[in-house]
Amino acid sequence: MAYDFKAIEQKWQKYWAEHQTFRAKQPQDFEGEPKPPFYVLDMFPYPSGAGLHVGHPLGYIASDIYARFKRHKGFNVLHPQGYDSFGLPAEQYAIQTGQHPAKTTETNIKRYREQLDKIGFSFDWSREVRTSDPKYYKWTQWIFIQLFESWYDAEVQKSKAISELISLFETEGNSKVNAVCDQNTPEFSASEWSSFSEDQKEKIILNYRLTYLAETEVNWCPALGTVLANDEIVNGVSERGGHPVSRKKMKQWSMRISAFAERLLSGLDNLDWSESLKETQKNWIGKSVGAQLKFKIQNSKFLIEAFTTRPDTIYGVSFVTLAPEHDLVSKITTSEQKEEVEAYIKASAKRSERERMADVKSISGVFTGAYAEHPLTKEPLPIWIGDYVLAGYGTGAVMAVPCGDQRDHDFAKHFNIPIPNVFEDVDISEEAYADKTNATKIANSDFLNGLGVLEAIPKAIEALQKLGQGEKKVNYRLRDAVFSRQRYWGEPFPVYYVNGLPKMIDEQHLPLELPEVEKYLPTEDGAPPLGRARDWAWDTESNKVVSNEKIDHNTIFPLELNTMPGWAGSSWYLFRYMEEQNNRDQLIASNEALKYWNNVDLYIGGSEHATGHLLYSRFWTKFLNDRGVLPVDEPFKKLINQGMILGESAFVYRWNLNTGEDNPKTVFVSKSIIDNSIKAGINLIDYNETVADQVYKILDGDQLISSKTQISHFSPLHVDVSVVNTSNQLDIEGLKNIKPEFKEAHFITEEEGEFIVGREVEKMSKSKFNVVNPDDVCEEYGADSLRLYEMFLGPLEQAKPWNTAGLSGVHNFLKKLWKLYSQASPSPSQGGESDFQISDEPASTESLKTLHKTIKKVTQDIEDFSFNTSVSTFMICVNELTQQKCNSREILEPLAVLISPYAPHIAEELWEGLGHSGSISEVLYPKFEEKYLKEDSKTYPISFNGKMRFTMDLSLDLSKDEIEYIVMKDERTQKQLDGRTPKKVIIVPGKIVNIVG
RNA sequence: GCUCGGAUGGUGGAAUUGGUAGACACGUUGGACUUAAAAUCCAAUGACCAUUGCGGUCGUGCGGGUUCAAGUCCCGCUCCGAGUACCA
Repeated sequence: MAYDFKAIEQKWQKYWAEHQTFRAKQPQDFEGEPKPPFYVLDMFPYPSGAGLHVGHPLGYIASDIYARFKRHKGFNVLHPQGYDSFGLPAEQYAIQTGQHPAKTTETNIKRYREQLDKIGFSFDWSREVRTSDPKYYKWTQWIFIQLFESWYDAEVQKSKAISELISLFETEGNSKVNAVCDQNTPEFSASEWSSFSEDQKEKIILNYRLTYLAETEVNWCPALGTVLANDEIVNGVSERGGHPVSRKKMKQWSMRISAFAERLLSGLDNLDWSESLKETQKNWIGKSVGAQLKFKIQNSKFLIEAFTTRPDTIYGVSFVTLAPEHDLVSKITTSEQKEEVEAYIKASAKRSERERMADVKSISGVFTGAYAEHPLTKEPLPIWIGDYVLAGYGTGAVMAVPCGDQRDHDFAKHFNIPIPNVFEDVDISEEAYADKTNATKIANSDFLNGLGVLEAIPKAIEALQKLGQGEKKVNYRLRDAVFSRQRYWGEPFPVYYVNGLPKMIDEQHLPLELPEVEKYLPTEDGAPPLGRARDWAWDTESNKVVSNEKIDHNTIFPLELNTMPGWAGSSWYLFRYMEEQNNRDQLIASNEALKYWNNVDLYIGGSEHATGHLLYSRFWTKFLNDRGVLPVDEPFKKLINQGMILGESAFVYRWNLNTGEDNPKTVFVSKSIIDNSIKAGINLIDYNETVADQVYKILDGDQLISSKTQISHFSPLHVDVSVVNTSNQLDIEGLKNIKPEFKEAHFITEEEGEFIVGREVEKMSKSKFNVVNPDDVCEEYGADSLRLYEMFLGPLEQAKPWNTAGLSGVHNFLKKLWKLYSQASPSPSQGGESDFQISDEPASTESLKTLHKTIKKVTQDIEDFSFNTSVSTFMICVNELTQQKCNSREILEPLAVLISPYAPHIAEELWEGLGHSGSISEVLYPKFEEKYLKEDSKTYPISFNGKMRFTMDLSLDLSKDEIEYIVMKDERTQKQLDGRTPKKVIIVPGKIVNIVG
């Protein structure tokens, strides 16, 4: 019987579902001692309308292999899946079509589930979560409230309840409290505190809460009436509609993640993540040690605060630069400079932050007319504004040291500002000297002269401290995270406003469900879409949502109109999976479950989440740990980033023929004709007779370009890869069917009538028509082939192009594997009982060697996440066993188990064929035995000056001297030496012989 | 710009601690089987030179270096990809 993958895969997918084979057990489900837990998680998908393409399952297949492997190793594996189902695309679609995002999301989820089910994953679907499900976001809202009710005690580096802070204020005021709070928080005593009104107190506390309201810069698009993601801005205008965008301040919820900066940084040391990813997070957090300086402003009460890592170069300061958005700009600009400054601010508001950071070539800035005072020399320092200084970065002010910083140097040179040199024997006329080597001595700096950086920094800080104008400071690049979105399709904030001050809805009334709106657009006056809801007010007496008309600011108050960002739901979902569906009403997850599962043992997902999701979920985990909700303070122990699978786009080339407006013609030319005529330097019509005939027929008397063929004569157009075969030939009729606009187009083909397309590797996306659907692959080759091929394609962590043609290789392998177990005769049709021809005789030593070699390599590979090489290893194994005509149970049973994490359907079928009942998934993994691999000789490469010339089989028992003797005696050695005496003979036993001379 | 990756035959890739570069596949070519095709099986396949055979030279993005020995280590570049704080 042939390998009938369709029947086999359907059969076992049904079996797994019916028997709940992959349902994880809770600790209380075990009669005796629970099995050790192992938690394997994928970054859950956003269910987009486009469905899955072959790139999406890559990580899921890898994690599935690992999860199945761990089951074979005796673990109670938790391998759940769910959906990050709030998000912008569903909302955009809703705006365009008027369909409720919940509805389209539901449809998309259904499709995702169908697609995922076909691939044979061992997911425990009984624990599915959806972030847009009110039962789920009830807890997202709950966490938000906990954050609101917490502050950060910097003394002990821990989040604590706000009530604790209030009692501190009541007893000792805030001067001794070492808490993370807003910069402008005033100092007060206990008695002052008690004299404050409730509103005043509330405002002060807001400065300490871990989530708080603050003015933040956003990308505002007046035409769309909404805030845009950087992603939605292309070349400075909105992607939708091409409207202008400018930055604007807006009151937003923020998360005080910066309080956790140090812990997020030091926590990395204990994580089993790739060094590069840790490095990325380290740089993102951006710890730097330096000094915070205060510059007095002449004729003004204001101070400019600036952070610097180089207080030792304080005497090199020749100006101060503020971000154009800096609060002080409007306050200090002189009337003469006002017009120019305002124009500059307006212009820079149009540039995105990313653009400003990336553009180092164009230097721009304006003098404010005001002067700061050098804290030590008391000399006036001109205050400039420049858009290379970012408002959200540090204090938004830079003490400019042009001799020591290249951007300051460029700025000073451009505006003719003096560049005082504070380095001994360093030429700074052309560029700044930014090296921090202690050997370079400071000069022209009064008491710092002759010191190296290391000595000068503390001395400079000391001097500034005495003046009250500076202190040592640790600065982090990590900024507080903006948490408001002006969108509809997200979690509503459980917040209403009394006198403009935020109040939390009581926990017991959660979830606060998303209201219905007529349109998903912002309101006419620029409020978020929730501003369109008719019932969006909170009745504090009956504790429910009521109509806006009832708002009386007495007992009924307006609700928050923003919603939460995508990362809210994804920051804690891993813990939700730990609890079973029926026990999720009262808690995030039960304490028993949280303690048993702890955190994720293996997390697989894309590296694009390196600084977003992976940092936010660490932050929330640490916070929830501080507040006693979670027993762990890191979410993901081990993390693997899978690389992107790229698509192979196909192009047809349109000949840019100028045949006049009344007779336009669409002509496509086969790629190889174009390439060959360019190469030959000839005109297309001189290519060959077939081509010439086709051209004359199409032109029908029209003029023809008479020059040599050039690539510029053609415009490439994407065509759908589904109408192109693996030999790059286009199905012309197929193309005309899916692209009716090409019905009348002409195609200049090769002699045999074939039309060749061009190929290029690009990101897989609908717009590039290069998407390959896993359903189609499962249909044609089966899920096991798809799984193996995705792994075989290359290293998990690397980006690699998809090429459907290669699938036949792994598919053939599965057929060979099948044959190994099931010989062709006698087939049932010929009267045979079973196809499986298994011998119970002991296996040959050769076969045992093959098997154990495979066990060793594959086990090692799984642990290293090197799945591509394990597929090769299986191929080699099956090739060898076929050669050996092995059909021994002793070999084939363990082989089926070995392969089952990779190709589970065929493995189940083979296991059944071997006479077992039940699933193979819990069968113990075969044990590797070294004794079968013992070698007594080695094929040594014999090289001369590092170049391998021939090989010799030598016993591994030989000593170095014996090897040298045998090798030197060999006539091939003598021939290579050609009479010369070797200078040196290097022998590494078991490895190599190298003769030098 | 900054940060983090990557580059090996016609293609995907292998070479895990510096030790036989190109495993395993795809593709291509030739052969067997077949009326034919498909399927299957066998053989060849880095480039160049030489060839009856033996063989030789070059070769892991580019330029240097360390070493008996470098795809692997060091220094300096080039090109490509990802992230860059409201895509998910």
